[in-house]
Amino acid sequence: MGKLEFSLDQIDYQILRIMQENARTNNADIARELGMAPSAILERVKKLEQKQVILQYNAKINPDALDQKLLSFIFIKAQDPIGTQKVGLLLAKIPEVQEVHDIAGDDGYLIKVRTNDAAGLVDLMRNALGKIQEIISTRTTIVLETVKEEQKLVIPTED
Amino acid sequence: MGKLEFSLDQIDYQILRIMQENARTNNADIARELGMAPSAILERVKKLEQKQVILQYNAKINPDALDQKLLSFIFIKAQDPIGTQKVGLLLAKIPEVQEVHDIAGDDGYLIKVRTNDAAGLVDLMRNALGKIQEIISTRTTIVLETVKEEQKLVIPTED
DNA sequence: AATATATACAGAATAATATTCTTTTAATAT
DNA sequence: ATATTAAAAGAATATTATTCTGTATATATT
Repeated sequence: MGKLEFSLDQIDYQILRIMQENARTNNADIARELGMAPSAILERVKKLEQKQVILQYNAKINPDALDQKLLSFIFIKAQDPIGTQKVGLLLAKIPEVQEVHDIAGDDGYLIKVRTNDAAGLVDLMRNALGKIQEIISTRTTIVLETVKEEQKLVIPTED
Repeated sequence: MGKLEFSLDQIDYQILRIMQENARTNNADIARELGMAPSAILERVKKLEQKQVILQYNAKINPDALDQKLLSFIFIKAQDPIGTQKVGLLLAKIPEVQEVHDIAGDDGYLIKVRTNDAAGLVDLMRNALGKIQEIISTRTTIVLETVKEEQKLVIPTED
């Protein structure tokens, strides 16, 4: 068969490690750090992008700077037609919703939402969520303080 | 007093919008897109970094490519000395733990964890979490499928 | 109002990088 | 053995980043 094949070597891992730390590290610097030619690194990076190992490069913006002070997680119980994720896709369309996960157990979703404040959250629930008929109930968890928030993956080492 | 002052204008927002889409967009391209000189854009980007509006640039790596197929959220009930977040800091040190949020309600944390598989999760709970004495109980939610996972913020428009 | 002071930006010059192409080497297949 | 492929070095050129200078505009000071 052959679904998706990655097959990364140690050099790829090192590139990923560097990119994960600072996605704007330039080619020449990566090359220097790994003791290789820039052209070789360029090829590898392009290949990593093509193979969808690197999905995208994003800037992490301070939510406070955009006055988005409230982070919440909401469990959503919904009656999706079996096997579909209609509700999930609708939820994903809401800009304030950063994550939508289909979770095991009581046929539901867990979503992560960022709003200006409590009023913004109420708004979102009333308007955006309110429009989705299939939603049966919700349970909201408010975040008081975030201690860590990264999406860095653990990259294997050679041993 | 004066905590942190941001104060961003429309041009800053546009830069953030571009950077949020692709953090490797180069200076010259941003300048072209906004119809400004590269030197002006460079100044602004540096200022955004200094002011901690842009916190970092990261590459989003495909978890599957690193064989990290299991995503879980774990609610952790813990008895932290009041006002401290000792447990939170200990949790944050675990590499597989991508997020640690101090949540309202039953003095607990919500963490987001990525492991290879169920065995990896069990391992982590037994070893890493097991070592933290203050943890009273945990409740784990397994993600079956992720519909959306971004950290893009909603950037204000001028109207 | 007149004069400083600071800020944002353009434009030009130069340093550094990206990108492309060619060649070599090594690994793998035939 | 002999192709074939993949990875990478190295060189040449196209693009960018970066620094510096000058100018306009706003903001403050007296």
